[in-house]
Amino acid sequence: MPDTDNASETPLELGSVLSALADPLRRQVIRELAQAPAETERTCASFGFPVSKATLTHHFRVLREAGLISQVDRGNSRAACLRREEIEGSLPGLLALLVSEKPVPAVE
Amino acid sequence: MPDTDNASETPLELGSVLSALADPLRRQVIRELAQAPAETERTCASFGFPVSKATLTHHFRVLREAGLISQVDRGNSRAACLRREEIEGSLPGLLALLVSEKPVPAVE
DNA sequence: CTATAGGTACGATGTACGTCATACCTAATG
DNA sequence: CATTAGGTATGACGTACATCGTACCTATAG
Repeated sequence: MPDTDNASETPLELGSVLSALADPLRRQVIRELAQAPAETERTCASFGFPVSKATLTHHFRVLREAGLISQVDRGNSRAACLRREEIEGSLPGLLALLVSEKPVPAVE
Repeated sequence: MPDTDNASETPLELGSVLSALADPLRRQVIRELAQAPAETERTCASFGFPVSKATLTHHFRVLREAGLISQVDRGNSRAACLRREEIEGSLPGLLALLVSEKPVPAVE
């Protein structure tokens, strides 16, 4: 497998994490990844958000820089996957909160 | 005791809560209240933040509107206290996260 | 080589947020 | 009543953020 690109090796600072999670779109990304099987990898586009590609890139960058996801370079595309261990390690219970709290009303 | 003023009876929506908690000053308020004995009540000024009174009011309003604190009107002043039950009820583990994660480097 | 698909980079724009100064309100103190 | 302390309301200002369009890059498909 292509070695996991952790991008900015942020040590999961609470402020950045909470800021990143303040946005409903980003929260849904994390929620879907958290609910997915295990080390599920998904492309940015696979979430089907009604925003431009540029906006998508922006949101995923925020998530990556907050240390919540890593993006594996697959040449043609880029797969995002949850950094479960790191998150659970420094912010235990966070993912559970996100998963349980919102089925998302409508991203629209 | 003067009956607790819950202000806006927000049902603790995740988005609002995370947005409120994205600010370090507000996070410290919650952290200090969470670490305090039990139903500790503190005035806004008692936290000694290096910001103007108007700014303080603003931050406490955000916390109140997010449903994280309630402010008891004491006539002369206003005491803020954590809404522990509500928080733990809908967002279990959140307070633990806040308390354990940051001793705050320096509010400056 | 020429598409085409998935992402990124670079402005640009409008809105939200943190901050402040100032003015005002309420209650206790003199 | 005047003063003082703790808060609130309003308006302003600068910055950060979400969003977009457009241009560009890389790899697969033809």
